[in-house]
Amino acid sequence: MTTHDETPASYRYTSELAGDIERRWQDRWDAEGTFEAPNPAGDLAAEAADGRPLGDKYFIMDMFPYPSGAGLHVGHPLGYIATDVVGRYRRMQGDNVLHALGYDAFGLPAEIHAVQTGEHPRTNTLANIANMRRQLRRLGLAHDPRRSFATIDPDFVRWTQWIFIQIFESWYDDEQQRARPISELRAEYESGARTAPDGAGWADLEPLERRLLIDSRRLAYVDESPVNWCPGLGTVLANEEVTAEGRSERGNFPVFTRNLRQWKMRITAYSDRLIDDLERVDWPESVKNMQRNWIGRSHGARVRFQVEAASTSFDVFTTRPDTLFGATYAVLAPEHELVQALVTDAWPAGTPRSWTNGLETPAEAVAAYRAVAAAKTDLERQAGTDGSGKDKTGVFTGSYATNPVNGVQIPVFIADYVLTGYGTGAIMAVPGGDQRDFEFAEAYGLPVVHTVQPPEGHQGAYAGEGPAVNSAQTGDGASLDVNGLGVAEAKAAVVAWLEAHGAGEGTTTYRLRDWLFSRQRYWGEPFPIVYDESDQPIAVPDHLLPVELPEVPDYSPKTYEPDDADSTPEPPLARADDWVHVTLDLGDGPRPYRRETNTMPNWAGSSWYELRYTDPHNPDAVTDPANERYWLGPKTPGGSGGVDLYVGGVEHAVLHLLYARFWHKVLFDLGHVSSEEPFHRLFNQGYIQAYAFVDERGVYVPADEVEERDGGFWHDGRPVTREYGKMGKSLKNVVTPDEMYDAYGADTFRVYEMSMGPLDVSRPWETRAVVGAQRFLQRVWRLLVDEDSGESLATDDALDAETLFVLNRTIDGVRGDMDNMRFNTAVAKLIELTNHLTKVGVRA
RNA sequence: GCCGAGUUGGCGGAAUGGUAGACGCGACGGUCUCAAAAACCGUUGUCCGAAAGGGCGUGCGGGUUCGAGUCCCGCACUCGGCACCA
Repeated sequence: MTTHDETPASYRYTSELAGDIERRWQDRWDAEGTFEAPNPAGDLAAEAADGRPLGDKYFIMDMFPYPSGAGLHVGHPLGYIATDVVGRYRRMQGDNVLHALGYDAFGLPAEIHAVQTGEHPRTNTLANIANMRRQLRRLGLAHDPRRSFATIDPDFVRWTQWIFIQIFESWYDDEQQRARPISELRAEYESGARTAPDGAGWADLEPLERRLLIDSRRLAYVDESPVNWCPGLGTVLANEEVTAEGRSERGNFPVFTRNLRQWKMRITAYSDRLIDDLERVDWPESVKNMQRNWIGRSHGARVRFQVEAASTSFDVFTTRPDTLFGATYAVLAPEHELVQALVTDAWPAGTPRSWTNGLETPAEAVAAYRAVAAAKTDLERQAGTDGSGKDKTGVFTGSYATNPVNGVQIPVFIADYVLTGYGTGAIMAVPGGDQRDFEFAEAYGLPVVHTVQPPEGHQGAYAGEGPAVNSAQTGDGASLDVNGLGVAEAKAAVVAWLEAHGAGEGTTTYRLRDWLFSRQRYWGEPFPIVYDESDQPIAVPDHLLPVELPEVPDYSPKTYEPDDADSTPEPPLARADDWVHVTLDLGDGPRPYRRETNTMPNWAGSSWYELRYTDPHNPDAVTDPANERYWLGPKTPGGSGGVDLYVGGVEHAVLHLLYARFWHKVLFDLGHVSSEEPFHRLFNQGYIQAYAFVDERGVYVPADEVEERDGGFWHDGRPVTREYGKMGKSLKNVVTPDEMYDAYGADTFRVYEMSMGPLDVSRPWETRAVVGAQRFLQRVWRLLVDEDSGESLATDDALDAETLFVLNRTIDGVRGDMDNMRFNTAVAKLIELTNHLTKVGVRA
């Protein structure tokens, strides 16, 4: 024990004494490797200390942090403390616990810092990691330090790139519902077992055509199609990174839809499995719902509408094929590829004035409408959208299509309330059953036919349940009559009829789009891709990995005025000429190649890092299969497998968690992992928030200088108003763990955070309440240690019956609380036990 | 509009359908001290009452039950997600 003043009570449990105790143990844990978890195979392989086999495993993960320069505030460690408590508890129960913490270290803040200072982002990032390690070490977490890594480590980047190549070199087999190596697809084409979509045989194709055919099937592919272009950030963004308002999640800049050549990942191939396998994991229902919602599966039918005059047809998607008899017009998205073909030379006789927008010909009217629609940003196109209310606009194409069930000629419009990216980009409009169609029909004088009997007195569109009406064919050869059937039966009957008559089929569509995977940034993983003279992508061979970032004079992409929609992406790597142009021997002699100059998005490293914890130094593989099976494999036959407990914030519900599941499933399909899901149990922690205070001028004042009296809040003698929100420098309300270590010690801080309330609920930080946790630990200390002499007071005396009862009740209660992550009530029960012991006295 | 979560003292929060408010903060009273702080002990849902004691109490309105914070129906409000998604 460190020396203390020989004053009375010199062994009181103060912050200084707590700090001495904590540091001494932290040093010992490091020296003895107390929390190192042995692996079944590889460099971390070892038998348990006493020679027994490894035993049951328990793999715990936190959502790893971005190493911010601002360091930690007291909100950050909340989840880390909780997982640490679980890990220590499981370890005491005899489990082999894997718990470590890495760093998600690529990212925009380091790049911005580099642009401002000229310092390489790696330098700054590594310094930030060192600082966070220091802050977290003082917290006393029971981690295996050998398993920590950062996503920017060349060794980690190597495997991120290797996984990218695995995805690039595979395709999705719809029949088998799994990814397979691209070599097997090539073999199927070569053998004739499979032909190109246009029916061409492999032998008929030129070499370049063969490559294009293969490339079009890859799970990672280059595609020119509409993407989210953000001039303010100078980069493109994934759909998941764009807010509902059509702005960038980071920076809140406007986002424009532009056709650009970009890398994508075919996550849509996994839509069904990503939804269905949610049944197999132990996640909060709210997060499962968010993922289901994001993937947006809806069952319905594809229905073909013939346009005889133009000798063509278009498909619509509908979730309500039962209402087909009520389809009184059709609408294509303004961008639909068939629009030009449907535009007639002149308005048909009797075309209402309101359908033409006052223009002389359909061509003029359609061109004008499309021009207006194209000029709108996503934001403007959705403006005023609150579920209803926006006036529907559109224009007639001049063409009529045939309703396949009743032969009625219905007018075909274009209108921007039909979206090009969803379904087939075309709808059959049923004003009797759809509010949007009803509004459009009202505006353009189109007929409304109800096909479901609405309740008495119902006005407008009716989308509810009820018997079908007005839904029978008439005349010779009538073969479809669903009148009287309920919605579900009518749907089935109409779909069956469509399929029998070649006019459509049951189908499913999804809201999910393929994952836009390239970014025009410096501080990310380079793609392990080069282009040859024909400009087609080729994977860099494994032995040349990792492809490392070049030194560049300027770390930022070219950014533009946020509203400059016509600007073009320009990544910083494109300026590194010596790096871009390389000569490689890829098996056919040295040839010139051009490197891909985009980098991967931030989500790449976090999409697979759970695997690396299991075998962090493996030079030959992402992880040894034996280690993966032990730590992540299914615990029961048919189980999903995955991390036993994953704790983090709910903000990653559809970003990180969806991407990580997708990559894990690809690796499963390709035989690299035995688990189908990366994270078996997910727990969302709440946030620690904080009060902030503004004076009359609207300026934030330091929160720790505000006093509360007379029912108000005062700073420097002047009234201030209280706000509630995040902890941050700008709000002058940051409290750091370091302050808590100094004032109370890490254990008091940990007890306080665990006792504040349920882990999954957000709540305000209150520094003045921390003292309660310290008083509790002081009481425990005083029960066991003489504050004057430092002598132990622990005895072997038998407990009285009441104490034994309280003790057993506590053990039982705390055990239940641990299993349910109810740390606040566990602490309360321990305080009750302590209070009981204080009252009866255990001193000899 | 749709989906999900929630609403309990001054505050954070406890309560397998069975004594509402565990535990903690704060507040009030006391011990110690020249004094203060810290620490320790006690009181603390609210109203009436000197007290004993009693009335009222878990967002609002109904219901089930011997018994409802908890279960059911309806409503209001708060937070989160999605949204011209056919």
